Amino acid sequence: MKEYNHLKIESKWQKEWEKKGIYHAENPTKDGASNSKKPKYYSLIEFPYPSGEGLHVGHPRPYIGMDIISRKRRLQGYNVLYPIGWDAFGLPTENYAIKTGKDPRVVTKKNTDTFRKQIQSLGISFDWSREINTTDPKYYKWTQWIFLQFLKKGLAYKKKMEINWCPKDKIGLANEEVITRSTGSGQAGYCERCGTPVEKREKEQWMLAITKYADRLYKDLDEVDYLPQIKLGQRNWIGKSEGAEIDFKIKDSSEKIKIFTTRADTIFGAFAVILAPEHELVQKSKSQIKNFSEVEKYLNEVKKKTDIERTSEDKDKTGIELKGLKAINPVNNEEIPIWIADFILVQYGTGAVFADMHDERDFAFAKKYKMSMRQSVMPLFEDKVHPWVKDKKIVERKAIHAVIRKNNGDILLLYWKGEEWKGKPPVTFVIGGVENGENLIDAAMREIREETGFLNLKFVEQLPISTQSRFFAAHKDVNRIANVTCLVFDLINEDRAEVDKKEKKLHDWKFVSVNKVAQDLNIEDDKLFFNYLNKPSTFVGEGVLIDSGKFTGMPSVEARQKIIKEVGGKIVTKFKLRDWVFSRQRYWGEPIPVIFCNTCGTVPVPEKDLPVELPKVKNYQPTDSGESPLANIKSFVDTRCPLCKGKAKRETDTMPNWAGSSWYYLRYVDSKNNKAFAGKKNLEYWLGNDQVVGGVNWYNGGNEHTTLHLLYSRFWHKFLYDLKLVPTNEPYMKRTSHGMILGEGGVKMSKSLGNVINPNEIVKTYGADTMRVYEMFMGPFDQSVAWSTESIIGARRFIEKVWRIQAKLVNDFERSGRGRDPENRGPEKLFTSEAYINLKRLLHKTIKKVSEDIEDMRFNTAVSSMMILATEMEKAENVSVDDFKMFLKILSPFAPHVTEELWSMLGEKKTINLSEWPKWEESLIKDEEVKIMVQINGKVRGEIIIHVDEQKEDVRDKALKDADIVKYVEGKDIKRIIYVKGRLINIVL
RNA sequence: GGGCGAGUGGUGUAAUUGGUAAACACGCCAGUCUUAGGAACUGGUGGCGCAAGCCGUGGGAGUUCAAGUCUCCCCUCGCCCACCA
Repeated sequence: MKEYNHLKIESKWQKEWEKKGIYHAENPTKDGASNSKKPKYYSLIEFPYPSGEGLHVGHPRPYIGMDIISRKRRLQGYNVLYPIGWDAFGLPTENYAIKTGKDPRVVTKKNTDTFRKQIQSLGISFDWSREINTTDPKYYKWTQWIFLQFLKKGLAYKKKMEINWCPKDKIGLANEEVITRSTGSGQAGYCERCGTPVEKREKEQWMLAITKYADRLYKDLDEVDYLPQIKLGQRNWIGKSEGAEIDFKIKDSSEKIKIFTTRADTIFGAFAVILAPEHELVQKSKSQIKNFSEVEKYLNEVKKKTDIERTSEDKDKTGIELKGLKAINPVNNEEIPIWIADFILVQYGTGAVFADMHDERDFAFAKKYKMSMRQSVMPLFEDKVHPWVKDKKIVERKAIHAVIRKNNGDILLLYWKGEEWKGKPPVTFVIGGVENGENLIDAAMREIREETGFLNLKFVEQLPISTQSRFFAAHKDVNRIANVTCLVFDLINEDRAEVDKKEKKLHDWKFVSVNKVAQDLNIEDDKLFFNYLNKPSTFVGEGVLIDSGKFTGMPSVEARQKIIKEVGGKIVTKFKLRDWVFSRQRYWGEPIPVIFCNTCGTVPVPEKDLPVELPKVKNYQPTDSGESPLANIKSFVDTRCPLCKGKAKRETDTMPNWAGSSWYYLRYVDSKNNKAFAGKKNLEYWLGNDQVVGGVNWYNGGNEHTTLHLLYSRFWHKFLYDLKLVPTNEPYMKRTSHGMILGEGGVKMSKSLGNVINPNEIVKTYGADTMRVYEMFMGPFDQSVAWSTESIIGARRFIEKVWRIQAKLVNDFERSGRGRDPENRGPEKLFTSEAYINLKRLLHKTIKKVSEDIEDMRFNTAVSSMMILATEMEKAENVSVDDFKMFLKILSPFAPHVTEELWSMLGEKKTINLSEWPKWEESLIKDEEVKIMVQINGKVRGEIIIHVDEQKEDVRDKALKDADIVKYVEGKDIKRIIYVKGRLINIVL
């Protein structure tokens, strides 16, 4: 037997495959039909950003994963497109250029060459003939072209925007270049490179109106097969919320305030209208605002803060009342104050809200400025026990206090103050003594202090955890509910006589456990009930209205509709999603193809003049005024207006890095086309004709790209679909994510930490096949795993084991029809032997498992099952060639080189990569005899072998006869027997 | 603060979805082979116990004949989002 030499084998087959082009996807013929009559399959990975750090072992994991899918599809008879390219515009290269003065083109060329070489050594079945690069003018010509289509349709527009500005570097910063640090008063942003605090600056920016597509981007998620968490991420980002716009009149003024709310049912509790500081009303009503000078001071303070400061979590909400202005609540004509506050965002909704105590932010704000609040909604409590209580219950205020008293150390009693009910439980009762902003516990504590003189009262949650646990252990019955609100009296240092006196006073009150209150009221959800009692102010769920005039008692959902109607509000849908800032004052990006002419205005560059090539510059630093370095290149800026031929200037902003990656999957289908971004026939073939879904069959990428990149490319795709330039509504049918590979020890792999593992090192010592198998085996594909060079040897041993099996091979007599094996281990013997049959069974089980696991990306368990098979084959005296070949086929997507070598050594002339995926035989998978567990009272006491189809009674008899079992059962009654078919039998004594 | 996910041997992890916990692999121990070392192969390897056996999936309760898996409470970690009315 030849020795396994991965170096020779791998480079040999990589050359051979490239020479024969077996991974080249076939485009359709001119009439649009498939060349090969095979169905198409388009599998996609996120194309890499070729950084100067080079490839590390984390990069290839997703490529290998999709490679396995793609290779399996080829064996299943698909015409597979599995392409790769470079997302090469990017900040690191640009910053490197600023620092060193090196041309990013040169750097990028070098980096992509390195990456390509590294990736090619792994034997991934990419179609390299379609390689693309976003920085190639032939590519970005079409990125610019698509931008012009946006411009034509009015979806690209210019707007003054605030950007992050580093005053030292004189450069606009992308959000990812701003680092946030905590300061005394919240958080602030700093320049990533020089640490200077970031300032705000207004700049005219190109915008793309993605909000026009918000609704469709949201709705169409129903149609695609993305992992649930990915859909959720998309939905959260788009942030759809249905609500109403309601006008509040202003007293003694013709002005109105339009507010947005999703909870119109809480309007009876409105105690103020709060505006964003930028709200137009502030300036419009200048003359009526009595404290305008103070207001102005406040506005200036707000203006100074950056967005980060303004929205940081630990920051106090601030605001100021607009004195002299009153808003009129349209539902009851109440006059309420108007405030401005920095936590109201001008860009969301209408930039104005009414405040109610059920909103946590409003509540906190009102508490801080000591505004008076009123409750308007409360939860409903269901009474299912008492037939006379038909409706859900409204619990009003009368008096429920929860108190815990000490008794030999701790006592536990929950206090209910109020009249005891007799017979029927009261349907309503009222919580008393709860003042503005005070919760039930505070109120109870205060009252008890006042009445009894107990000063050392504690809320159970204020005790150390260990004490709490002991406490609840001693009072198991109340544990479940009482742990939220128990009060503890600390009597340790008190005079005994004094305590007795106080306790007597306390006993004059009525003590009832809260469980009992809930129980007596038949309140089902006693936890909700209790939480509500505890903190009525911040109850935010759907409930029923209270103190709301004719709406009192109405469920909030119903009331919401009616109130909106009553006050003439308009039902609207709002989105969090904001338009996409589509320009940067930076060098390394696609120039935005627009010309400014003094007579004609903003003029798009004619399509025939595309691409607008990125000119060479000497200095990559933006200008002192913050324009892109292109602004210094006279030959670029100065041009002629395409319309009037007069003197004009070019736009010097460039596109953001997301631009090129928003449509790259379209270019792959026709990467050399110079008449269109891709030909129609190819698009229809590769994306499919199904307008509803269609698109790339399977797209796998990183978690970090499942919101923005995915959303942006869906947006572009839908736009192109509307222009009838792509055949499908959605770009990707199916999307999954992979987990990262971390450095040894579980930290991120990075050059600065010095824990980067270069895949080439691994390929050199262990081979690409070993590395591929290991990366798939190391853990679940969608989870992060720490790299371990120590463990990789296991994958190598597996490959070597497979290699050694060739020494065991014999022809399968029945299938080959050839004569006797000369070496007296005759084929008949092999064919009939039990070992042979068992091995064949195992093979078919493995085929099934691997086939199914690949579809779910459970590569780790697929590898594990093949390891078991390899071990069994190696142990066997003989292995049938045909069986071994089947094994090679299912292993080939994981380890393409070694399987190809073994395949050809067995005399096969055609590549294993285009053979066919084996099918498992159902009859060989079903076991006839199975081992089942015998349990006594749920504990395993023995095992027996039965025939699968045996009846419960027979299995029982067999089990009871078993020697291990007899001793347990003897002299005892059998109460019950549970038989789980083919698994276990449980005898309950 | 919100959302999502996770916690299982010394390590990476598996568990047919409520049915033998730890498959597979790394490591470790012993053996075979070898001049030696390594590689490879074979066997062993959750804890306590001489043993029968008992305990064991972050902690605590519960449902069940049966819980890693379901329910409730608590703790810890990771990711994403972050004042979205």
